[in-house]
Amino acid sequence: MSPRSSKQINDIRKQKTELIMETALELFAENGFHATSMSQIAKKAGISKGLTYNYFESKKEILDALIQHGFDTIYESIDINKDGILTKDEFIHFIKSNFKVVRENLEHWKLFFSLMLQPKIAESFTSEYKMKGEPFFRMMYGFILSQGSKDPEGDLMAISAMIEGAFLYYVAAPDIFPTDVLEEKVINACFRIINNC
Amino acid sequence: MSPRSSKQINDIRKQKTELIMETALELFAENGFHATSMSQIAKKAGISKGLTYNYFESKKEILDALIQHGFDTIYESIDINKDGILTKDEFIHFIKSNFKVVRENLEHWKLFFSLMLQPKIAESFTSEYKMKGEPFFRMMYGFILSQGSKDPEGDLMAISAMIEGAFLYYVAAPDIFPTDVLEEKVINACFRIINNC
Amino acid sequence: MSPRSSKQINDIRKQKTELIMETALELFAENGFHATSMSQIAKKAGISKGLTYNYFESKKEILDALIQHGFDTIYESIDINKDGILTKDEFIHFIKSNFKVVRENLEHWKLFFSLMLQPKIAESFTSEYKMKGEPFFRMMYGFILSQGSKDPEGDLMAISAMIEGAFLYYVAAPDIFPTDVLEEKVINACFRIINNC
Amino acid sequence: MSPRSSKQINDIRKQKTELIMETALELFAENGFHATSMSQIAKKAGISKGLTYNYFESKKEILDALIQHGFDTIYESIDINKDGILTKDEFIHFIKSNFKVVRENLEHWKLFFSLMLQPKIAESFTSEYKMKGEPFFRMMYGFILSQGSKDPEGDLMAISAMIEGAFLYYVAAPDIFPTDVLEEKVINACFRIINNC
DNA sequence: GATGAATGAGTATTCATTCAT
DNA sequence: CATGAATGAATACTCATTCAT
Repeated sequence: MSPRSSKQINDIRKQKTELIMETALELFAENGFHATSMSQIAKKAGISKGLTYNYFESKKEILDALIQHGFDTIYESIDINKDGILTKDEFIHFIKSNFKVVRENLEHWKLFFSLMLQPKIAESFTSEYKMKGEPFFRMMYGFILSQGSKDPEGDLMAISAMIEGAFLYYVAAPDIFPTDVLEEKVINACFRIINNC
Repeated sequence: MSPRSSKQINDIRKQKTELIMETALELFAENGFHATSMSQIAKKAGISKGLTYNYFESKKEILDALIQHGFDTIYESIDINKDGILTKDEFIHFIKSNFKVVRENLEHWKLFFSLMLQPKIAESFTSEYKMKGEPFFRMMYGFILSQGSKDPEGDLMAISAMIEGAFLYYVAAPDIFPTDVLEEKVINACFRIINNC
Repeated sequence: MSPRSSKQINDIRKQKTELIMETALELFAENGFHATSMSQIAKKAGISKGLTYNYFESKKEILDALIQHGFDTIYESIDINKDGILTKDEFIHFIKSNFKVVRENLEHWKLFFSLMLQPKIAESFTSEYKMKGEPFFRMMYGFILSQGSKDPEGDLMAISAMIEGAFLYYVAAPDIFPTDVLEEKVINACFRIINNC
Repeated sequence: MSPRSSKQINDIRKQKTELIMETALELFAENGFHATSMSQIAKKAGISKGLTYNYFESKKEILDALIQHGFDTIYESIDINKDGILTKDEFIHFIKSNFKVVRENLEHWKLFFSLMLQPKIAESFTSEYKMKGEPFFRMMYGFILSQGSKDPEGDLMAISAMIEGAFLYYVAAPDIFPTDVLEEKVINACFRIINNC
């Protein structure tokens, strides 16, 4: 009767896909993958149960899409300086942008931590997570080296743990330490770790 | 009257209770609370579904028992020096014993991290976790102060994050960094953070 | 938008709701609430177990719906003469219509008697039953009074017991006395009780 | 070790059997056969679950024993005047003793009414109930005849319904009419029904 | 594209019954 | 006689998924 142009259809598809993913992310992050039902997602998104399957083949596929989307927004939004060594200011900016990304994607991070703790949910997640994280380690390692660290591997471990731990505080216990102070202190501590004295 | 002696019965109950809890812990840690069914627990434990309810009133009660047991083994096995300030060696020992406890109770820690990420599963867990963790923060804070730190609050944050992050690596990604090296480097970094230079 | 018209859906829902209620009523009346399983209801209704929960949130809710429906069909189908005293013919008609209602709703009555005997099944039933029965007692009492009874309270008791007893025969032992004769004799006896001689 | 005499054993068996039956009767009457579990019975009786099966082969057998015991206490405690016609006083005494039996065995009656309404629970109950009730009908019929009733069958129906209805009030709604008054009025009404005027 | 009725396998839990002691 | 640990089938209920419209 009133044929929709293929652009209109594409718009609708894109918008609905995003709606479903956003809703699912909120619920997965809040309650976990298994404790979230397709009905809940549909209800919260204000659409019918059936429609969800028009966009995703299964609940698992929503999760997979979220994982991909998470990797995209999280890792690719950070400008990895691919070729060279960071200056001190660049390093600080790098760490800060990491914190910013986490702060702005708390639900994604929460989901990611859950998936790391329960690898069975999404078998491929862990390996991809490690792969995507590689450049970060490399970049930090390069910086640490450039700062004349006597134990670059060791410093990388300590700093990585500290940052990862800070992120965990962000998503799981944000009320223990004020997040902005925590960020500042962590960055500060990085240099004290590197500049062994 | 009773055909089995009361000791026999107590032994059986204790042994079965432990069997169920151990099995449940493995599965909860591996797959999560919601993804673990009572059938799985019973099957893996080699008992009937019905018997499980002879020992625990519900799946949730198994979890609660595991939480309590976890708190007991984890926190009470660490010798908290209640009255005084730690020496440097005592501090090292304290951190090491923490690492040891995590290493020896990986599944409990995995479960605990999961519960922190999805507080709805066990409403009371988060608050109890924070309460039980208080003395640790206090002890570390005391040590940091005693070492003449110029920013004890900040150092506490950085160190706490680093340790928490190291624990997270232990339970979620033990193959990224060798655990014993990680431990050593973290302890080492603590002092570099505190002894600002 | 919606592929099935809203009328179609309403029709389906109404029809299925009635199907489930009718089936449940038969089984509840025949075997009792607790002895009837949701599987039985679904099987006898020719639908899946799951569908039942698309229409009723629980087994108890089916019972509650049946109770309400029972009250509606039973009590509101009897024309209660609200304002005045009944003539003799009106009283006879009133009693007859009561018998008719019972005869035509045997299963509802059977269920109601069961619920009166086991009040725990539906806590609110007993009180509602008494409330709904009040006008009947009042109307009968008014008639008894108008007939010059010397002991209206006593007559009301005797007549009520007789009618209730007749209903019990109807639903629980319909083969002991032929129902139409029983009705006639009971009505007849009412007058002999009232017109003390 | 300490051999019990067979008399002692018999005493114990008798006493335990009665304990189980009494307990079961209370629960069956209160909550119904299906809503009562063997565990509940054992717990309330203060014995182990297993012991119950030492005395009864199944839950159903407890019910059967209760039915038999009920028939014994209820029907055989009433002295049925087998050979002759009752005088008026004897009839009054007969009805009164019936009421007394019901009043003193409310739980049995409650159970019996439930069984009449749900014959599937105990298939043989209904027929036995009718058989045992036969002499009562015959005796009442004889009395009604002897009083010169013009419609003895009809009077029997009305009176039977009234008495049955009174019993129903006793067990299911004892607070609607005061039981002793109800009894008196029912007996009174019997004569007004018989002595048609 | 969108709906929601429908399914069936799965989940936590209960319970009559058995049996070693 | 007595216990209570143990079983397995059954129960109420949930949920991912399908499909006619």
